[in-house]
Amino acid sequence: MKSSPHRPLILKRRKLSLTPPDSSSTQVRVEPSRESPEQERARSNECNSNRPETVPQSVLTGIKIIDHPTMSNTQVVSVPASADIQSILEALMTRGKESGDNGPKKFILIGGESHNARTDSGTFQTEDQHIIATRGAQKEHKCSGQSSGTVEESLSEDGQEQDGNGSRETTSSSLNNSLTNIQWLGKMSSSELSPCSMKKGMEKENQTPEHKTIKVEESSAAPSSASSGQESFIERPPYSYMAMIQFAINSTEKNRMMLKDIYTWIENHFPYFKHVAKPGWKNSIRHNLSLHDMFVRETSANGKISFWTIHPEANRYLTLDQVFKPLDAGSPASPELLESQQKRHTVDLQKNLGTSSSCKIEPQAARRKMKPLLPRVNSYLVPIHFPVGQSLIFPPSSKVPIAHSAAEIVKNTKQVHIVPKVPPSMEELTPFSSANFIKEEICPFASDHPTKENSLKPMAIKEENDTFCSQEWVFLPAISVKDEPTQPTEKLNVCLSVPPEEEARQFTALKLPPQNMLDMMPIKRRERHKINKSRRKQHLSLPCSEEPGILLPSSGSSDSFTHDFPLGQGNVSQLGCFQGEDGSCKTPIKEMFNKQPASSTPSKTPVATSPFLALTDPWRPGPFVKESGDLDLCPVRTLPAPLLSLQENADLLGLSSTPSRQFLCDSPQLPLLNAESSAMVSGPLTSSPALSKTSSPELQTSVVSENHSLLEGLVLDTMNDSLSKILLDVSFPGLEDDSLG
Amino acid sequence: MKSSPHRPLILKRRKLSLTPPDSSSTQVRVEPSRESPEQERARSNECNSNRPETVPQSVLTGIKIIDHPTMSNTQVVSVPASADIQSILEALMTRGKESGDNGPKKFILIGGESHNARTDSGTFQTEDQHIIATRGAQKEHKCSGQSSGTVEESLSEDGQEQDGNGSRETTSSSLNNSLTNIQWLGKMSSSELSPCSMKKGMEKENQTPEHKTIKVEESSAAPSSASSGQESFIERPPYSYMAMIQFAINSTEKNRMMLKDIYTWIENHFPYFKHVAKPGWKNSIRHNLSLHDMFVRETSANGKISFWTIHPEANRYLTLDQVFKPLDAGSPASPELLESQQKRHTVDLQKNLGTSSSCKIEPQAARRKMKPLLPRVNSYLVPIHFPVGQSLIFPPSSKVPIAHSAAEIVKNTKQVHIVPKVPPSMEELTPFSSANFIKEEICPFASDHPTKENSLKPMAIKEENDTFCSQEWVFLPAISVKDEPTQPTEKLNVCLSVPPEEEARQFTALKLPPQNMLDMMPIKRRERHKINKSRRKQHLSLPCSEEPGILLPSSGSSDSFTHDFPLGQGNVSQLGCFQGEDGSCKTPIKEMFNKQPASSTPSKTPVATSPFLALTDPWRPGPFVKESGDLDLCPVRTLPAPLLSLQENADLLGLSSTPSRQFLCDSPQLPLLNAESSAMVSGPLTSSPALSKTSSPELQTSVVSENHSLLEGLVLDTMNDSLSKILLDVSFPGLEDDSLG
DNA sequence: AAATTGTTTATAAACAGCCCG
DNA sequence: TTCGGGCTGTTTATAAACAAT
Repeated sequence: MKSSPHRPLILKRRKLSLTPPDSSSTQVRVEPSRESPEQERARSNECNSNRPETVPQSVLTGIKIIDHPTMSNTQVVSVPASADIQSILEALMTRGKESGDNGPKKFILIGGESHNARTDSGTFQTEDQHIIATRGAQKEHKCSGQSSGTVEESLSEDGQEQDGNGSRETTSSSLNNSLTNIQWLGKMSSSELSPCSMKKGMEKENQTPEHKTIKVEESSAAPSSASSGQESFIERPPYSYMAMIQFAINSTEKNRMMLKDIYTWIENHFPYFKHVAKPGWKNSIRHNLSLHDMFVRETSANGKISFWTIHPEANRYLTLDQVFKPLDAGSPASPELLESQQKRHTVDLQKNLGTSSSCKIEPQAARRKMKPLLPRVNSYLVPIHFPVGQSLIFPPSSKVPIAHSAAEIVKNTKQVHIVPKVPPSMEELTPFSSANFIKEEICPFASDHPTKENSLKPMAIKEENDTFCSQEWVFLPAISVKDEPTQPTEKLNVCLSVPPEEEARQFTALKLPPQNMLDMMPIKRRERHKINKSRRKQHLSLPCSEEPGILLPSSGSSDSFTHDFPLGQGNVSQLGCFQGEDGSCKTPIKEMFNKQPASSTPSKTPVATSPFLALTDPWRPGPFVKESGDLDLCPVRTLPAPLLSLQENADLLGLSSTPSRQFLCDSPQLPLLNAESSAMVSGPLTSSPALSKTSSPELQTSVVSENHSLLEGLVLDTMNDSLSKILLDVSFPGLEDDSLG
Repeated sequence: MKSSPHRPLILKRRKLSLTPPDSSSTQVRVEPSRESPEQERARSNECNSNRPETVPQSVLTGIKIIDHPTMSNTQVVSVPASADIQSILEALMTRGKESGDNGPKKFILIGGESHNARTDSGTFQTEDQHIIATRGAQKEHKCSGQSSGTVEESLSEDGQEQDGNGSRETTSSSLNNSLTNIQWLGKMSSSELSPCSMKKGMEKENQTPEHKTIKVEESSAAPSSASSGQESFIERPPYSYMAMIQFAINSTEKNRMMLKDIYTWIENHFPYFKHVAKPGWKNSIRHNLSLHDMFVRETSANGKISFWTIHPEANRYLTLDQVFKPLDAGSPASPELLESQQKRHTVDLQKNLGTSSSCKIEPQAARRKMKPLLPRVNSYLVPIHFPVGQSLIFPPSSKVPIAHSAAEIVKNTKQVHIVPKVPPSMEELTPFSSANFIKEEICPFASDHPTKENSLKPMAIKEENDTFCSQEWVFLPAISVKDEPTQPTEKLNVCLSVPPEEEARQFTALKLPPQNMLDMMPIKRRERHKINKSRRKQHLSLPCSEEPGILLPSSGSSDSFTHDFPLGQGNVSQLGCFQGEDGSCKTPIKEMFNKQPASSTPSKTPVATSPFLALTDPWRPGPFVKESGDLDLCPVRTLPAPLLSLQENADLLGLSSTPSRQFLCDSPQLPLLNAESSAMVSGPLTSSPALSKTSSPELQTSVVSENHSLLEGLVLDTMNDSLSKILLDVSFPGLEDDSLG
């Protein structure tokens, strides 16, 4: 049963039960009746990693029963609101007969979840109830000493969303504590003989609550009617921790959240974590917060409270509702269906071009079902809409941190503000090109829909890379930079306006190996065919040739200088590492390591001021192209308060429209670049002179204001860390112009 | 038995048996005689995570017997060369009596390892032999069908070091394949009933080779005399994967290595991985290579071969022999002892100041025992010595990639070239200050020495932070920048020359939150006391104050501009994230997120050219201070071939000696900086004019040449990823001056 | 003293891409 | 030649140790 090398993109590693419920395997383990707790736990652990993914049983009544992922003899029962007690009992008894005497002894009943998809803020009202019931006595079950059954009935309505009230952050912790109590119910478990000389009391967070005494009456409590959530929410959501954290943080007004509130938000929106998941999931949340650079910890002024935020330049403002399917897509989404939907949406979105306010309406109108899309798709391209007519300048009176101002503004306007990743295939770089909207690539694998794996053959996957999956989202004209398909190597492929037929170029962030770059001149163009199809970034340095003779002494740039000014001279524009097509991009740092010394670039205005910015901040949102460089003449911005969106716009504009041409195409003079590489230099890039003033802040201000009116599709992949690894090289237009002029 | 929150720094998470052998626990598990393979494996897994660390039994004869970490009923016997068969058999039988009938059935005998610590290149000749013996028949052991015993005797002498022959990289793979065969011996295991419906054949790399049929005769083979390696090499080495990979890569001439060779190198130098570790360790190696930004993959010119390299600016050139204790440190090093040693070495090193060639001699003279130091100490400060009198200019004829040229040069000179981390407490920033040498902080916990845990009380640990542990290494005057203790917040603490009494400052890389930085003006200086003692980086953004009123419109710098020139204007010198004192620093990207806009810095010459470099490359080696800015007048460098060391030197010089003064102290004008922050601006920093030319390569060259004669201690922490997270802000001297002038 | 929060390492696993037999 | 398997590389998940508060 070895997995084919070309299996569809799934989350097998998380033991997700993403396979459609068509599977006939009832998944009732034939466990030996006599089993010691130790063995049980050991087996449980092993099952976690070895047994085929637990397949949910879709009963006709809508009742779903799945094995608890960690607790043996336990099943989790999802009861839709429409089900009555009779049907529930029948389902349970049917299952009991199936499993026989060795069947599960405990059931966790979870009522339907209501998601009154209210606004675009991406918050759902979770009102699930849960009942934990134990069937019969714990016959011959060793660790069953404490049958102090109590109906665990913590309704989640007390868990108000922090979405609308960012100021409540500090107080919400106490508020939501009750929601997490279930996680710790099992603490009073009797001490049992640990299998292998446990050294400690093992009350650790990660310990599987094997003895969680959440056993209650025999399914006595009827599922309190929630709302019409017939989706399976007892299954693990198909989102990575990183995605869920983003959902949580972006659901707040200030785009910041305390750890405790992240826990609560996830528990409220994904009951799986409240009822089913091992408590170790919180450890994983913290791990993700620490591991991923996109999550930045901020501290309150008094230093007492720390919030987790998303680096604004990495934030695509993904919210939960934005990744749920619209209601019309009620049928299990096959790849083809999704594709067609995407196409339709593409057309729909077109009409919204240039309209800033109408955008938010559409997502709201599309009442979504609680059917999440699979994460970790090739590209989570969600277009971001910046209000076109609205000036991005905001009064400094805003109390919110500047870093989040852009996001908040977008949120306030009720717009879908998911920053799109780089579009896989953009035909035109000019803004408002109708066909060029960035779509969120929807993964066709609904967790509980019988999308067959056969539809996910390698070819289909390849197809996905090229097609954009558009949702109900309203898109503004998103201008995105295309990765250069003509690049001989993964390096230096930093070009805009690539022929759309080229799909899935290997677009790794431009790599400038500090010193060894010079020894890779004979880059193999023959590799390109492979690179094109590669979804894997494979952050390669330039091929290291043994002959250093190509050290380019003619460039004349000293090592240190080139090292100091990798972009300033070379102006290598690392537009970003495109996760969507190439697959994984590591952190931009890694990419930056491979940067070529700027010495290779000959062009003018070595006062590389803005390009450094891109390198400085690897989170610079994905590549996007300004229209044609004419936006530089925008009204000067007067407010000194920096805004994220403004900056981004300015930077992005500078990247495409300004002298960044040399910057965009890194080191065309490098021996690596051959005829093919030169092709990428085409496109809208203009070598317009930049501002020569580098020191005066006034100039800086003016530069910023110039580009604010632009609305561009920010291309980023924040759904996984790869997207967070986007390194965008933006040349600041103003500076170069001045120097050139 | 809960672990105290202040336990010494150990690698418990790796189940390392680092506790001294004094422990009386023989660690013989009283296993039920009847145990199915499934249970056995499950138990084995559990033991891995739950049972107290396996304690090696130090027999008087030097024979060490430890439980195999993964295989039950198996023990690994380390036999020193001095032991004879008689003593070995006695030891084994003694153990057999201790454990009784349920004792281990299989033994893996590993002979002594000879480490003829030859040169400074950090390569040891591993000549271990290993014998896997099975004691008696596999009574009632289920998975024992295949007793096709064959003495596994792959001597490792065929595994030549690739150290000296970098050109053999492409061919070494076939050469060393035999060394890894043991990893796969168990493949022909009979199919057994897998406990939990294993979905696949489970021939995966990570599968525990439970049925490894490496059982042989009953300890028939005597340990072939290797050399005098009496250290325990059957225990897991106390190095993290990241460290071992660095050892491996740095052991080569070109500082690059193929994955396969990394495997082999580690197997040859750490027999644990060849004989004891589960095959999943290779997965971990790959994981580390991918995860850590410091490892950069390069591809050969033909694209066929890919090498893994260490980002030159993150490379401290750690080699295995450099982290082994000198022979004189044979006794278990208590913190106090180490401290005294360090002090002594400090004095010793002083006499070597200014001598470039003598440096390499000393490390070699210090013949080290195979007693590794614990990794993951607070700071792995290893001084780097750059030849003082030697010009760093090298002819372009070098065939090695430029990126590695510096490292190779250092290696060729036989110098200890471990880039030091930032010194925890540097009294003076002036070069050649005798007391300021950077020492490698040696972890007092020798793996097999009975260093008691009691000696590692929290206080002792705190002590370690302040004191440098110097080894036998020869140091050149390492000038390092001190983190600013006076910084009110973790942000902007980028200062040099800090009073030495200040220890363990929270020194996170300067954080410039792109936009939200402005809303944190009232940075709480009251937090500083906490920060000082914090070893935890806790990459905090500036505290988010609700009042944006402190947006500093007076600075006049526009957002975009500041964003583009975070360092250029603000010149916030992110000297580096000091792992040594602060503890963990995340990747510089994370730090960069929090960077403050350069607008805050008022000072001159906003033409931030070189400072961007620092931001561009987060790997810029740690902060170091040039003497007093007088080195700028060094002879101009003529060779265009860039050298890593040269660049680093130039950058570092620029940082400390040039106009980077403002750069070093990030944004003194920011409201955040109060009186305390101003204090940090003192020190040897000089705002000497730098080169004004920014564009012409000739100028660049000259700039580089100016600083090459400097020899500075590069401060980096590459021992763990934290060190790889160092973000050094270097302002390039030349550019600013021009604009200012 | 304990819980919370945060960082880091280790390990397993899924999966993609490539190479090679 | 294609297909399958192995190797390489990336990413996510999970557990754990540990630090700091």
